[in-house]
Order: sequence, then structure tokens, then C-alpha cells
Amino acid sequence: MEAAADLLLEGGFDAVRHRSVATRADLPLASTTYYFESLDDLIACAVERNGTRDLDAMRSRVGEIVHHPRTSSETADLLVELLVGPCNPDEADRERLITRYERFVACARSAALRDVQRRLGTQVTDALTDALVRSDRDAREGTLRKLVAIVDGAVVSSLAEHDLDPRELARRILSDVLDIVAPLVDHPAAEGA
Amino acid sequence: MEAAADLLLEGGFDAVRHRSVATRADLPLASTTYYFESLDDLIACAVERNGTRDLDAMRSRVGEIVHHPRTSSETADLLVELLVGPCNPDEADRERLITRYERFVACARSAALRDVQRRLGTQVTDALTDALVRSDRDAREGTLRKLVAIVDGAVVSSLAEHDLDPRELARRILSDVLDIVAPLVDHPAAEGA
Amino acid sequence: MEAAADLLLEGGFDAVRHRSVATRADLPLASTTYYFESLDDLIACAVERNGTRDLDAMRSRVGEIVHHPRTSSETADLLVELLVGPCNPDEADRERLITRYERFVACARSAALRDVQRRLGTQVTDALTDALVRSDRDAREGTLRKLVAIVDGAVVSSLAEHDLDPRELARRILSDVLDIVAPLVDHPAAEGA
Amino acid sequence: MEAAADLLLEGGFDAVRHRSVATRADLPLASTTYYFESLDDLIACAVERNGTRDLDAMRSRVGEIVHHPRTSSETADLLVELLVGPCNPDEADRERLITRYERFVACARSAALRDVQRRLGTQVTDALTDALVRSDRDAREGTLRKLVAIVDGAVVSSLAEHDLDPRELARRILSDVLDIVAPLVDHPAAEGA
DNA sequence: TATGAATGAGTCTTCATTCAT
DNA sequence: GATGAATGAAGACTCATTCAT
Repeated sequence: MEAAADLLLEGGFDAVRHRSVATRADLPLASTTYYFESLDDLIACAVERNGTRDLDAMRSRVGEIVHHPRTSSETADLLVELLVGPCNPDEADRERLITRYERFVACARSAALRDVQRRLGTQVTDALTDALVRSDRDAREGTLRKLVAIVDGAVVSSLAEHDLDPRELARRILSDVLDIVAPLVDHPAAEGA
Repeated sequence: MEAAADLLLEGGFDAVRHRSVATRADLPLASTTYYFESLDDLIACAVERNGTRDLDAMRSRVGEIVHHPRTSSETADLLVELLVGPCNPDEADRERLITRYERFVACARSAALRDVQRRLGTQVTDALTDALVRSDRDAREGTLRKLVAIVDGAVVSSLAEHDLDPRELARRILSDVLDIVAPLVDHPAAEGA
Repeated sequence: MEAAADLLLEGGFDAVRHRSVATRADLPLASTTYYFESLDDLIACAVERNGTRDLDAMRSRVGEIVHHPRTSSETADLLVELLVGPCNPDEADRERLITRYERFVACARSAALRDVQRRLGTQVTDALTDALVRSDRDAREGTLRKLVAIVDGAVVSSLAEHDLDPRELARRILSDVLDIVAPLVDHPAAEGA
Repeated sequence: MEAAADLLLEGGFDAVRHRSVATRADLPLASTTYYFESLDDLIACAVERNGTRDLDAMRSRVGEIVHHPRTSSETADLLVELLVGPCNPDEADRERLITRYERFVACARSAALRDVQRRLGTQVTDALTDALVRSDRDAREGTLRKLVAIVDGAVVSSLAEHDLDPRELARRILSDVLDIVAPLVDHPAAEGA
């Protein structure tokens, strides 16, 4: 499963094959069909594992926050940092992002993946809520989901056109947006206003 | 090419194979390599065709606009209507949208597709600019691109989690956002302010 | 592998295909790629097998020698007999020879085959050395290699022009040549001189 | 036809295809089947053309000889020079040689090529006879054929094992051999002895 | 006469899956 | 339970040849 998840990250869905997984895991070829009902099943597990790994990484970034953002620009920075994660120009980070959004789209075609994705999406929102929102949970969660969607849109756009740094684009859009949405996100600056 | 484009719509990139295309087009198997340099080439053409079809549909929607939006809510409605298009619960509309965003992600892995996509993206922005913006073109285009990214993010999110109507989500997010970004988009309400 | 080796003998390199081998071996098409990394790999194995078969046949002829040649004419006869083997006008013998020299030329284009060929060449020389040379091994091996090259040249020539019996031509040339080279080959006639 | 001959030289028999020839000749694809009965026919023509080209080159080398060789070593040098031609370590010369001996072997499998080859072989011998032999033509031709076969054997051996310079090997073998065969070749040194 | 279009057969290779052990 | 061996179906692609024009 770990092998499958790694391959998924490195080469996308097309790279996850019985053969490649077994080779990578240094296991006999038949073991991948023995332990998993089908390749789709294995892929679903790999997707979940990567999603969880992503989520854990995000949670640990959440845990490292020392002070809450005060301006909308700071909030934008923080949210992007939390959602997008590191984004060095090396291949690994880019692959990680591509795979994440490949996952989104793949979910649209596969019911099995959709379940995984919904679960993960909820957990992402929860983790962010803990980090950014202090009261009136329900209402804020709705807002957060929107902000997350905005970041997603920015990243997808930048991936497709390649020449932009995903973080930079997401930050700019969010920053514009947050000046108005900010009051909904519960940071002191907004409360003070 | 038409067969390939249809298959792309219906089953995604994985459904576009020499065999399936030839069968669908009722042509001999070898014809797909006869007319196209490679499968990637055929796929790129199919992608372009679908993108252009999308674009044409959007342009015709632009042409049907009778009056310019006055409130941010109206602008949101219009923009979503133009970008997302009809979104009945039937399969066809959903597949059209899935394919569109599959295209985005596929571009992240293929340079050839990236060119196609960049060309299409520019034309989308142009068409929308004509519809929504009246002056100070350069600045507005930047804003438009951001709004488009926001809609994209909303649709991707809704597709992945399935239970939301893409239009509805996009409209809600945009509407929130536009209250602040609105001044940049050149509608009378903003001008009056 | 046996099937491939036979096909190679009968029809040359062009006759060794996944399909033909599988059919001949009465195995499913995929088995040829299952057991061999690639067709080139399979061909290399078939080449080696045929070469080894050739070599074994030669060794057994070496084993049957009852007395050492005394005259250069006898040496020529023996060497040709050992190297060329039986040469009845039936198809099989001719094909065996053609395949052998096809192998030589194929080696010029394929590094993998070259390794096989070099190994075989060394073993041929060794086996002949045992049969013909009794002392001063190093020097004689050099001579032997030359004599082998002469026989090869004769056979290639006769194969290309068809009307000559390869053995006959080789024998005539060698016989001429051996009168001078003979002293190097360690037979009594030479020793007596 | 010229295009086919060039391709044959550069990539061997496998490189001569309707497509590649037509492309190289900058002609429509169908022209190769229009002007030639079949691909085999085209190949036979290409083989003949290359053989003739080879022969012409050899003849021009023959024409440049200013004095006749006097020692067997000189004779060896000259014969190898005439038969093998230039042999720089660049790819072109090597390809030329490989193709020549591929031709020999191909002849063994194809009656059509055999005719071509026989015709060429005779002409080669004739040209060399003019250069090296002064009397008793018939007897000497037989000898010459043998010497040519020896050179062929040397070149084939060196091609198969790659690490030897074909000319060098041929020269060494011939030189050994000529000390005895030399009297048959009509050069002054031999006559004087 | 010449050629663009077309295609059936075949090229090597991959792969998910089955199954006997 | 675990796995090596096996295979049918499909993958992209090539190519000699035909044929209508």
C-alpha cells in the first residue's frame, strides 16, 4: 500500500500497476491481487493513504502556528501555507500538488474515491477550523470551505499554465478576497474593527 | 477526431484509445495512427476540439446577454452562467464539466496539452472581458483571471464531493467575493459608489 | 527457446518473432515476453543455444579423432571437417551454416550478440587447440584463430555464390595455406622437418 | 533506388522500407511500389547499386596503383587496401563493411540476391586480376578467389568481435599466407626467387 | 502515369487477473 | 496463507500493399 501511494505521488494514477507496486514493495506480483480485491481497490487505498499523509502534514503545520494572523494578508499567507504546503521548485513538491488535484478529478469519475475524498475534505476543514476560527463553528465552516475552494482554484489554474508559482497566485487571490470575507474569519484584527 | 472528443467527454483520458476511437468512428483500427502522428497527438486534438466547443458555447451565451449586471449578486450569477454553463442533473453536463477539469490537471503533466490550454484560457478571458469589462482592460483582465480561478476552484470542489451543484457553490463563493472585488469589475452599481 | 533456435536456423533472424515462436512452441503469444525480457533477449538466447549446439557437435567430432594429421592436406581436411561439419546437400546442413554466418554479421550490429559470439569463439578455439596443438599454446592459438578465419572466409564466399561446396572450397584454400603455416601447427610431419 | 541504397548502407536491410525510402527520396509513398514490383525487388536493386559503387571504388583504387608489389607483405597490404578500402574508425566505413557482409549472408537466403552477388564477385576478381596478375589468367584467378576469401574471412571475424581493426587482421593473415601462395601471384619478387 | 488515401495483418509489449501448488 | 507460472485481452504502432482517382 505504501508502495502504491509512493508511485501514485511520483507518476500519477497511470503509474500504479500491479507490477510496479509489487516491484517497488519488493513483494511477489500476486500479492497485490491477493491482499486487494482489485487494482481499483488498491488505488483507493493508496489515495486514502496519500490524503491522510497530506492531512497529517497540514496538521503538523497547524500545530506549529505560534500566533494568529491579524491582517487579511497575514491570513492569506497562513491559509495558503497550511493548505498548499511547501512549494519549492523541485520536482517532488510539484508532483505532490499535481497528484492532489488529479485526485480531485478522479473522484468525479469514481464513486469509491469520492467517499475517500469526502472524508478527507471534512478533516481538512476541521483541522483548519481549529487553527483559524474560534467561535460560531457552523457558520465559519461554510466560509472556510469557500476559502479552501478558492485556494484550490488558484492552484489548479497555476498547474495548468505552469509558469506561475501556485502559492503566489493563491496568495494574491485570497488576499483580495479576504478583505471582505475576513470579518467572518475570527481573528483579532477583525474583531477589533 | 470527433469520436475521440466524444470518448474523452464520456470516459476521460483513459477512454481514448486507438481501438475505442476507431470503433466509435466505425473506421479500421489503423486509421487513427494514419491520421494522427501518435495517440498523444490525437488526444491533444480532441482536447482542443472539446475546449473550442466549450468556448463557442460560452461565447454564444455571452452574445445572449441583454443587460449588464448591476449588483454583485447579479454579476456572480452571470459569470457563473457564462463559465459553467447549463448544469442539469443529467449525465452529459456533468461529464462536460469533469472533462474540463481533467484537462486542467492533464496539462500539468503534458507540455503539449499545456499549449492548447493556455490558448483556450486566453480566449475565455477575452470573451468574458468583452462581456463584463468596459474600460482599463489590462487591470481588469488580471481581476477576471482571478474570478475565473475562483469559479474553477468551486467547481472542482463540488465535482470531487459530488453532492453539491457546481453552479450553486460557485455562485455563493463568487457572490461573497464580489462585494469587495466588484469595484474592479465595471458594473454600474460599482460606478455609482 | 528451442522453438526460437529452430526458427532462427530455418529462416534467419527475421523469422524469429513473438508470434512465430509462440506458435511453433504451441504456447500462448504472451509467453515469449513472459519468459524473456524482450525479443532481443530471446534472440540472444536462441543464438547462444545454436552456437552451443554447433560447438557441442564440433567437440564430439574432436572426440572422435583417432590419429593426428601428418600432412598439410590431412590437417586441412581435419580442420574443415571439425569446423564446418557435415555438409550434405540437404537443406538442414546448409541452413545450419547460413545461420552461423548470419550470426557473425548480426554481431556487428548488436553488442549483446557480440558477447555471446566472443564467448563461443573462444570455446571453439579451445576445443580445436586441444585437438590440434600440443605445445606452446599461446602462439598456436593465434595461428589457429587465423586458420579459423580462413575457413570462415571460404564458407562465406561459397554460401554467397551457392555453386560451391563450402567444405571443398575451404579445404582447397586451407591446404594451400597450410604448407607454410603448417610448422606452427604441431603435427609430426612438421616436427620431422 | 539511390535512397534505398543509402539506407541500406546506413542501417542494413531492416532500414529499407517503402516509407523510409520514399521519405528519403522525397517522393510519394506509393512511388516505391509503383516503380518496383515489390520491396524485395527494390532491395535487390539497392544491393546491386551498392555493390557496383563498391566495385567502382575498388577499380579506382586499382587505377591508382603506381608500382607492383614486390614482397608478400607489400602484396598483402595492397590487396587489403584494394578489397577493404578505407577503414577509418568513423561510423561510415564500418557501416559500409557491415553492409557488405550482410549482403553476402543475405545472398545465402535469397536467390535473387545471389545472382547479383555472383555478377559482382566475378567483376571484383576481374578487376583485381588486372591489377595483380600478369599471366596464366585462369590459374591465377583461382588463386585470387582464394585470397579474396581469406580477406573476407578476416573481415567477418573482426566485425563479429569488434575489437580488431579489420584491415589489420586481414593484413596479418594474408601476409602469413602469401609467403607460400605468393609464387602463384605473379609479382617480380616471386619471379625472381 | 502517378499518387493520396486507406487498411488488414502483424510488430513488440503491458497488464490485470487466474490458478495450481 | 502465499506465490510462481501462466495467459487472454488489449496497448501503441508499423508496414507492404491495394485502389480509386
